[in-house]
Amino acid sequence: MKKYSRQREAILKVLCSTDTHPTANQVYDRVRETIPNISLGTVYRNLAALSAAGKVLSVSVGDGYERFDGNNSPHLHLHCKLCGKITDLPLETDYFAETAQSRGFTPDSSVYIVSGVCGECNTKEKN
Amino acid sequence: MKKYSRQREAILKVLCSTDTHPTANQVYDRVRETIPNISLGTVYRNLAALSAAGKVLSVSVGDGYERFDGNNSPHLHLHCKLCGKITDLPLETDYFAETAQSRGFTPDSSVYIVSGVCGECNTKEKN
DNA sequence: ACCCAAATCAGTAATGATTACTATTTTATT
DNA sequence: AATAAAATAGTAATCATTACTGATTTGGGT
Repeated sequence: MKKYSRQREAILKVLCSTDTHPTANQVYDRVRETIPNISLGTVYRNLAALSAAGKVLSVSVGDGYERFDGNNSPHLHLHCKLCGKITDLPLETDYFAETAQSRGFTPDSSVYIVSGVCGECNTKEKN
Repeated sequence: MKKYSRQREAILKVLCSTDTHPTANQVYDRVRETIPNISLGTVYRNLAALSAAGKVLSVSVGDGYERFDGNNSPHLHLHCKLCGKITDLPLETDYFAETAQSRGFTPDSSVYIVSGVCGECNTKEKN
């Protein structure tokens, strides 16, 4: 993160303009619309850098892919095991991080996931 | 999970008798003390089955390994990015799951992770 | 107890997401 | 414009996890 690159900016832009928690490959596809010959390795490298810099969140719901999230205000992830969708639920404050801090821990990022069945899939199931 | 197997029971026992959030390979090593010729594939298959059955939690802190947790009362994971340790912080109630439920979502498991620097590493850093 | 079908297993091979490598290009500073 | 550090494209390698196969184990019915 010492020098500017339009590749990194494009990647960040993709993540900040969606709430779909894309995988590295999905980010790759989106960025290629702007920079057709960007390399997948570049996407991975920058996702790792952005994540380490705290500009982006890395979320794993256990489906074999790492997912990325440009939303940096505290929120809860609702992960539907049927349709795979991840929806965000904003939180007033990051209470858990505050609790951690009061215990001598220095927090720098939080990931909260509740897995189950979403409302939409719930109604479908009944039929 | 239709038939009993001592391999699965041994795997569950390992997970219920530790709070170190072991990887599949670490579980494999521990179980081999009891069942020396158990196969790594068997460990993976049963971890997936136990996780799907809700008897075990699957936790991913983004270090390239899936980790497993036999603790099934609600708790927060404090993940230290320096030493890699994951410590548990018990929660009175699973408030987020309850919130999700009140929004029409049917929760069945929750994973909460706060990443940062643990108290121990904090004091080491100062020196 | 024995039989049988379904479930599970051990062992090994295959998969595929992610990382590493290298020669080239870009960035920012002087 | 010259330079050095940083980043990139493209490709090869890694390795955690999954899939496959033939043998073994489990549990229900007789």
